[in-house]
Amino acid sequence: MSDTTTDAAAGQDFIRDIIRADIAAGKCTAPVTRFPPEPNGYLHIGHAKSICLNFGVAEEFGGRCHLRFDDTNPVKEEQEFIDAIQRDVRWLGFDWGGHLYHASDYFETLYEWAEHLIKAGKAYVDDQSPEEMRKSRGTLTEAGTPSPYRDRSVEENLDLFRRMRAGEFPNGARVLRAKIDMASGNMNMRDPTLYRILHATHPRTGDAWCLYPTYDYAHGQSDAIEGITHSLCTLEFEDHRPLYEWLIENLPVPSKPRQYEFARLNLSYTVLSKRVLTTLVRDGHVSGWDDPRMPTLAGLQRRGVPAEALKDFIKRIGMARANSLVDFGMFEFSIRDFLNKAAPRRMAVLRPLKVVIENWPEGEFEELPAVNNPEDPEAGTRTIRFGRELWVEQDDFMEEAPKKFYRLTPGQEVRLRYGYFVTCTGVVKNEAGEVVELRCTYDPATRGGDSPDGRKVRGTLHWLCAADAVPAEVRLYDHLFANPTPGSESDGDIFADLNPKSLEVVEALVEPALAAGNDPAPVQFERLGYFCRDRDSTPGKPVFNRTVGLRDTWAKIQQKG
RNA sequence: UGGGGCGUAGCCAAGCGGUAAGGCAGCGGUUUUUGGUACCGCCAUUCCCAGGUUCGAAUCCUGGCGCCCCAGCCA
Repeated sequence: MSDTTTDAAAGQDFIRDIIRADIAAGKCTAPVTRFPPEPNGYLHIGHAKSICLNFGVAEEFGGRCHLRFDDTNPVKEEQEFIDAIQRDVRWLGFDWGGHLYHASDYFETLYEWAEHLIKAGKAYVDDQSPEEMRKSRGTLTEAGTPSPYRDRSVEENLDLFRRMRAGEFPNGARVLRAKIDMASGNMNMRDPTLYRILHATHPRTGDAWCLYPTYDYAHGQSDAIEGITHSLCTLEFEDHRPLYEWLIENLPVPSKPRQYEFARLNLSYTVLSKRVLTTLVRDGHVSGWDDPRMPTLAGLQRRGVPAEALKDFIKRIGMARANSLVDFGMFEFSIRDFLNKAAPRRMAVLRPLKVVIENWPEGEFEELPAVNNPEDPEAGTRTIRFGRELWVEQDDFMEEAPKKFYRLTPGQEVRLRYGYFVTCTGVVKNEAGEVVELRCTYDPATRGGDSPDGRKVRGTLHWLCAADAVPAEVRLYDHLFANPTPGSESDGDIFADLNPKSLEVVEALVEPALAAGNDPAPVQFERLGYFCRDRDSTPGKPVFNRTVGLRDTWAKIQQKG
């Protein structure tokens, strides 16, 4: 009861505080929440914050969470998005049970309630053009002026509204407005539009309607119909709350939900604007909504980010009302933290350099055991082969090496992981003077990577047996944008900050075990990073995406010195 | 005096009148057959600023300053 440490461990934020208090006060027995995407694009990591909040809170307090499509604008919405959104929410591991809804399910009720408002003298049909309405709305510091149609009779309003529904008028000819206060300091209260004429085919209702409710009118009433107790949205809807409450108070709704706002997610090097994401896809800056560089859930999934890591990240960043910009490194931490325990280790060489072990007999091989995951004993071991010709990483050799360079350099002994200690004895170069091959000798007494005399080597390298190595395409991804706050230094031109090096494709070599299989399971390429098999893989040519690199202190040391 | 909101470390973020949690990043060290992981230590005498109330203020009051959102028939 008074165990405060347990409470703290359960995770606190102001939303959960409110729910806890509401339950204690008997306002509800358990929260009913909803995740209300508009199907006009793919879900992104910002939505993940909302999804985790809404579904998470429902789970924690024994309530439920609905998935509701806010499909009130047929001009922008598509079935493709409706399908993708459901896939993505499921991928995150959440389940809406039978509670899949659409604002369009309520169009008839919403319409009846609009007539209710008209009959109560609280809504009217306005014939002003969009431009006229904009002018008469006033400015942020000046009150608006009432529409000349504001005081139409109930009968005339009803007649007009019914004829709007019947399709008698073209798009934009008239709207239904709530009659509230044209002088309000809150622009949303200056007679907001409730319905507009849109002769458009809706993904679900087809051509049944040519009149569609606006977000403000549809959202809160949908909440009320579904018995939502806590309607959670982002900060920019804060100004809409008085309107949300006005509608709930003036309509015969079956329940009275309350709206609460939290700060949306901002991530460095990342853009979460739907407009920009849509443009990236449309203009071919990326290969699609699921391009591994995209911050979409589909993109992250293809990049190899586990849902668990994403949820861990959301938990770590917290939930508050202050605008913030989260360091992308925090996301990477969650990814590495999960994958370190989950991903089996394999060896892969991204930029191969041939090594010949001069004292190893030609044509002979030896089988050696290699640990699959030092963090997970259950993962067991596998067998790899050692031979006279091997591949190592070009970065692991320097002809003129600095003091702290623990890798291959003439005369220096290193360990080939799970193999032998080898010493570089010579270098072969081409006409251009580039190193194309290393000559080494090995110490037979160091089989498996241990020296019987206890001598230490500072460096341990990954490697591949040339006879076994399989070619693979490896896609090395970096931030899609080169600027931590895209557009901030280019006059708002976000696209000017696109990172030209966001994708580098290398022809690499991998362990033979990775050639087979088509599971997208994560893998760690030792000393390089976490990767996942891409769906572009073919039987003869696996393709891997780099999810995230390993923490690289050597790179840090190099940068400093 | 248009309305609304927010300011706690480089970045997130607890804190709710009793003497600044935690995480990320960073720095130093131990272990290590991944320059990975793990582990240990360091990292805010001060909470946007200035006054005030109080025995006591990041928390309450007053006045400033800064940042964000709002003038779609988008959501």
